[in-house]
Amino acid sequence: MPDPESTSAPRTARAIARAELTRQIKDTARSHLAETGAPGLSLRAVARELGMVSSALYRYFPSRDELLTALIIDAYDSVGAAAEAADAAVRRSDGRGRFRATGRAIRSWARANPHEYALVYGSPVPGYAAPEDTIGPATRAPLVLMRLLADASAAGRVTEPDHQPGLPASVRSDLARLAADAGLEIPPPALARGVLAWTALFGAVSFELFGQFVNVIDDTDAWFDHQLDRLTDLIGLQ
Amino acid sequence: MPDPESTSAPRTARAIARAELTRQIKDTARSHLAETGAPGLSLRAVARELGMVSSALYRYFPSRDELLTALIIDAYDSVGAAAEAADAAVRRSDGRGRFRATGRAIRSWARANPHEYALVYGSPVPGYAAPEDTIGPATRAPLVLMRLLADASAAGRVTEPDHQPGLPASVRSDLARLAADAGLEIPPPALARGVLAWTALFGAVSFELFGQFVNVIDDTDAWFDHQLDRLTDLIGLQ
DNA sequence: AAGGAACGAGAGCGGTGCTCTTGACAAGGG
DNA sequence: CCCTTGTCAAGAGCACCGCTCTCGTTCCTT
Repeated sequence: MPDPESTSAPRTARAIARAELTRQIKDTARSHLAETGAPGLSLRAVARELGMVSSALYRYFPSRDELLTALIIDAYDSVGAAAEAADAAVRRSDGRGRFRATGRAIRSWARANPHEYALVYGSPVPGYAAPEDTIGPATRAPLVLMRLLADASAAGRVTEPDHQPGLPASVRSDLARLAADAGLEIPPPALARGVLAWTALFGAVSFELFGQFVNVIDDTDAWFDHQLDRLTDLIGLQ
Repeated sequence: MPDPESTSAPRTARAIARAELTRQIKDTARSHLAETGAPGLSLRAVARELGMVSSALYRYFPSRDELLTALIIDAYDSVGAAAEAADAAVRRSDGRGRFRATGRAIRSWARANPHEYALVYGSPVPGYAAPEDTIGPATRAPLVLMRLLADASAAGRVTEPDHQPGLPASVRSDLARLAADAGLEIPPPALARGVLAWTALFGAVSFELFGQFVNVIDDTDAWFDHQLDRLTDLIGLQ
């Protein structure tokens, strides 16, 4: 159950103070996250910076994991918003431009917020199971991809490759369900290529951020753009 | 400087005992890693299981980070050996089969050793900088890819796409240096497609292991094989 | 105005990585 | 053969961690 003050406007002074302090705790935790990473996030350090005692934090977040969950949700929302904004800035019929803008936005966001990226797309925190609250925000960025795929295939602007290999039945049904869940019409082969490109996109960002490109690719900007073009080709976006 | 007993055979009983204990510590730490993950790896717990006191461990590893480094090197070696074995089991001229076998081997290794995979390909440990000892083992698996690319292009068994887009100059030189460092001859465009496929491969493994495919792809086996085929096509391997 | 809920402070528990000192013991040279 | 030298495990201790509990206080509701 979400905190009531997020849905209704807080009335009492106490509720206002609570909402404000909750925000301050998250902000401080986020800034600590940017410096020390998720494993090094310390409740005591956050409390210290806020001039309060560590036990007082437990009035606002029942555990360190719950605080992490809040940060995860914020991170998913943040990257989702970045993707949506980049996508919305491109003409709707320009599927190619939309995918490239979205890809670039995701990489930029990740480079600007590496620890938040690692928090949601990196190694899972052991012993921590993401609660259901996170799956909604988590789908926000992928939905951008799926919408542009749906738009492009509705307009007939997705070129199918010449010798199309058959999609395994189980994969086809997985992808059909995925599109149906989102209320979108995307032919499974096109969605398959989209998911592959999406996977490669995040693979590239992870490789870059996690140091696998050191001594391999120096000009990561040029490489990413080049790769993004190849992935757009692979999807068949015009 | 590496410990002397790893290069020369230990003579004295003391040196033998030291080598044995070092091995036991690493083994125990690895098994703890598989249960709690890297952030939860505790020197004290390892010492406890070995029936010794925590401070005694510092005779063998100067810090927790050094122990982690040893585990990282072992993990790189382990995945590299798995890739090499899978590659070697396929006829040398069968570039397509070699890439698929290598990809499957990497995924299998990752699924069997998820925490070790996360250790090397997941979020970096904050405040921990990988020392130079790790770069050698780290290149072992990618070298498998590069060797099969070199073999395939030497045999003229890499089909170039019809409308080849130009490679940015900086990327071209990065890739040329990469091949030259390995002492291999791979045309930059082919290597570019190889690195892209490699990136996508690890992106897929990371997505699967880190939970991004939950509620998206159910039949991950079929999906991975399908994707591996598309990546082999993308490289142009015959 | 009164009762109860929410709050911050503090002490404390068991855990962590790491340092330093101490005493036992083995290795090797005189 | 003895004795110096270096290695070793053990223990105490430091500063930190997440978390729990208690205790007054403050605020809100009835």
